[in-house]
Amino acid sequence: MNKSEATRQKILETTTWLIGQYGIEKASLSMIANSVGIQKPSIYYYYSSKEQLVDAVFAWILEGYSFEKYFQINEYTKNNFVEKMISDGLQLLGEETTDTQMLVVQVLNEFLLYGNRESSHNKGYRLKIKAVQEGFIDGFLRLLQKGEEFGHTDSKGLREKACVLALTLDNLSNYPMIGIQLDVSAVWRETITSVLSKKGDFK
Amino acid sequence: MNKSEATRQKILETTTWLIGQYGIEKASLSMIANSVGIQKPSIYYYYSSKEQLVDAVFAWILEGYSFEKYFQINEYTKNNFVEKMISDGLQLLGEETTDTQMLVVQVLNEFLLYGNRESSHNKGYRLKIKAVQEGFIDGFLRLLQKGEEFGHTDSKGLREKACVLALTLDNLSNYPMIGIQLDVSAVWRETITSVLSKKGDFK
Amino acid sequence: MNKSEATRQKILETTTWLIGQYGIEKASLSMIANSVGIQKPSIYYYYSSKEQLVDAVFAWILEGYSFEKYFQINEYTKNNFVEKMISDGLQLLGEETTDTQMLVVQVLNEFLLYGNRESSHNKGYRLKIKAVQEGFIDGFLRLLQKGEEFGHTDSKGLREKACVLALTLDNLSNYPMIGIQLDVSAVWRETITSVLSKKGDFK
Amino acid sequence: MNKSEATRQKILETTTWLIGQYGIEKASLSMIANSVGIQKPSIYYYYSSKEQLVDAVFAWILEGYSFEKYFQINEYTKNNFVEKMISDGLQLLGEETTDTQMLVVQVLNEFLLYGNRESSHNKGYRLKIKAVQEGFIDGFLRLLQKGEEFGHTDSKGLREKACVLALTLDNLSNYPMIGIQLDVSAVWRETITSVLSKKGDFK
DNA sequence: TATGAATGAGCATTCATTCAT
DNA sequence: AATGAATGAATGCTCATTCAT
Repeated sequence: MNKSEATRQKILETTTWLIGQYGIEKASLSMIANSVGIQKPSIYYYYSSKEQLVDAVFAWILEGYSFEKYFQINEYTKNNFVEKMISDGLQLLGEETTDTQMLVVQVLNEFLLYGNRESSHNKGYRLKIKAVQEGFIDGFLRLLQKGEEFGHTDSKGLREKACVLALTLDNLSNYPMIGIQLDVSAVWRETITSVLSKKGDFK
Repeated sequence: MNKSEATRQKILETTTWLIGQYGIEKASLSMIANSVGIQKPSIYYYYSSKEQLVDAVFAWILEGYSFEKYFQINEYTKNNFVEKMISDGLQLLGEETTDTQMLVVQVLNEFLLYGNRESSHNKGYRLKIKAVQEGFIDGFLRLLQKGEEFGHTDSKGLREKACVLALTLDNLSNYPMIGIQLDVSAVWRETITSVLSKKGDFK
Repeated sequence: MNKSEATRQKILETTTWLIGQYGIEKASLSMIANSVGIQKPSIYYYYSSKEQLVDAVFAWILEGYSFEKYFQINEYTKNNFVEKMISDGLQLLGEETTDTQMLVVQVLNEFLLYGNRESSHNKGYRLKIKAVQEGFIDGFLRLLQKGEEFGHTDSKGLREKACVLALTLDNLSNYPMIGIQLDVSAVWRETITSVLSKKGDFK
Repeated sequence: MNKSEATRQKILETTTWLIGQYGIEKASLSMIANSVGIQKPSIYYYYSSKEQLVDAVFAWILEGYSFEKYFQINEYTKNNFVEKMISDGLQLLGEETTDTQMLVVQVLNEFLLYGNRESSHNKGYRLKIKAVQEGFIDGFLRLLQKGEEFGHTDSKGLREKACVLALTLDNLSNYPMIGIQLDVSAVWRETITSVLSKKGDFK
């Protein structure tokens, strides 16, 4: 990476960090320039406006955050099914919540709220986050269908079950933000167990 | 309500609405005054600073948002247990998501993020939201313990089950914000059914 | 004094105190009303504007601050002359500097500077303070003329000597404001002694 | 001086002038910017806050205002002693009071009062002015000690005499502010003569 | 005699942005 | 590739003042 690209990347990372700390609107170009160690107008050499810089941060944060990255359906077998669902989820959630994870969660939520606001010119934020979430729901649905084939669950209410899984995963990554200490591993395991339970007769 | 109190209330409601639309920091006193139909300094007659006004909005939003308001444990019997859990939850979630509910959810999340930011002097926001969420977890735990007495679930992993319920309820009210259309009723029913399932053998 | 007059007086005294603490412009009507224990518009019942209130404070502070109040020329005799000059001056200066004296000095200086400013509509402040100071110079001149008759000093440079006395007295009361600790009594005594010295042959 | 430094200096001088005319608090950044011929935010490019700008004005005004600048003790001899004290003092006082001198005196007094106020966060103003004044007292003391060696005065009450000289010099530069026309030269000469007079037998 | 409610003008400060260099 | 200098627009806030009651 040449020097120019390195500066561009440093601006991106610093901005992400500052958005996590101060929010999108309060993370000012002065702050960013200061943290990066350059002068304010220099940012405009790399990003034509704050809006574009913020867009770049969003794209950077979202890139690679997908169901497929954590759950590889074709690796699931009858034998490893339950345990692999648990461990794949825990991989996403992390054994313990790291600062980086907290940052990503905080920033994603910043964008989610920002994208819902009137002032935001880029409603794309919400749509893209929606797409990612729907990706998780669809992914879990496909996974559960496979699980049904394996006999790990019955066929009723599969979509709802997929939703429960996606919602719980989402919320488990959000809870540290509130400061609530959960046994993430236990809750996720319990969720899987509950959801797969064949007695769950949904009408 | 006299005229003065009406103005105070109008400022409060307008601010809530504007925070939902533009965020806490971008909801400026000019905007608020303009929307209310008064001049900017008049706001200071009712609230001594923007911070205090924002605090009042927070208190107003949070007031009455508690487990006990929606789930009356002592009304649960062996016979109505499952259906009452479902219906009490649905009462909180609402048959269909109203604009007001959307507003409350958006604003609560604004406060959650705002309270996490460095610049915010009022970390109390996060703590109070945390308390409410913990109230739901504790409430569901007590409810599940009663459920166990009734034989509706077994005693293992009660706390984790309570967490799943609280998380799901929280996320179900958050999802509309992303724009995902869920069969809220079905998902909540499925969650209850899954969680209560006796086969859930948590180790 | 009836209640109304008492309130009027309390406003006056409070304003004087606050001007001493915060300056004329920063002593706001809010602060004054707050300190007095009334509401802001109530001040207008007693004083038609802030300017008029400030004028009243000025008049109140200046009233009774004159040469004649401290130096009664007709009581001076050949025998008591020097010692009476010293003691009369010390009476004005005070044995030790009291808070009230500090307040008066600070406030007078506030008015002196305020009166010199462009923004001040009332240039009268400076003129009235000037009159008082000239009163002291003239007073000392008459006193020194009497002293010459008594043979305590010679006739040369009497006006200049009067000026030195007036200036020194003024400055001795101002110095505490700077925080310089002086043996006020000794300096004043020395000034009198120096000034009266017959050997001072002024050309 | 390049253009940038010229602007910085122009801001400094304009602010000094406006403080002299309107006081520290009423000399607003709008006024300053307007007078300089720039826009308000541009001031922030040179001074990070109004407080810092005001500090800079204070430092600029005080710089070079010291006893040593006007009285070079080592140049005093037995023969030139009295006349040099007179002429050095007159050099400080100026033959006639110029507008610049008036401005400096007014501004210094603005700072003295400002530094005494509760609201002022920078009590340093008073301390620095105090240091300068004490510098004059100490300087005159050293000078008088030299004068005693030369036989121009006796050893009694030297410190009090030094105070009289410092006070008088200070007040002579302050008097024009009140508008009193004095024969500055004559008064200063008389003060020196009086103070040096050997007959001044201070007990 | 006093005040609750309101306001126009002004304040210091911050911001994203521009542009010549 | 980067920046020094500058700015229009907006922010939260304070002020003296008004006026109906």
